[in-house]
Amino acid sequence: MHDLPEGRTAGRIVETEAYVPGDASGHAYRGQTARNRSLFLERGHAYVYFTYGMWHCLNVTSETPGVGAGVLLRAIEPVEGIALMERRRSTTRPYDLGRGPGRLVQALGVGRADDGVDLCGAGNLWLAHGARSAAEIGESVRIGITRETAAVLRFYERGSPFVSGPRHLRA
DNA sequence: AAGAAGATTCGCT
DNA sequence: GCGAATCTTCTTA
Repeated sequence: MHDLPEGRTAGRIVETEAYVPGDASGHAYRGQTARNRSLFLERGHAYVYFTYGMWHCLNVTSETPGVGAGVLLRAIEPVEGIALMERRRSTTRPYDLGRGPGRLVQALGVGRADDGVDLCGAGNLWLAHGARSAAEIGESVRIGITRETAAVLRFYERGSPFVSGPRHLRA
């Protein structure tokens, strides 16, 4: 969830990808830099990075300090503040609001200002416990990477229209 | 010091 | 389907 003066936005996470230690496709693979330093924080912190000159992506760190690993949030199902998300994303189609890592971040209004914050603490941006999905959790290879493509490290809610990727990766 | 590729998305053809 | 937008880091000269 994300609280801002303009309102609260919240979504249910329906798709993630893991980037584990020693993963050649991970940003932490070549060591710590100014850009990825927050990826090396204690688990539960936000790592926000800018990619392709256009979009931000949001990760949650998943290891002890200094390791450098995390989980990329790839898609959310909008739950609260939908009107605000529609304004930020310039679309009213529900499945276009949070389907994709760049879209999700824009819908929630997350930016580089949120890089490194504690998602389990008392900030504007945090992870909340919600109702557990009744749907099955699917597994697949990760999307959009060119190294370590065989690793099955993507997890998603089966059959959800809010999950990104081609149809056979949503079933 | 300069060029290329990357955990992406959008608009036009 | 292809190219644009344009940041960070790695590779090569």
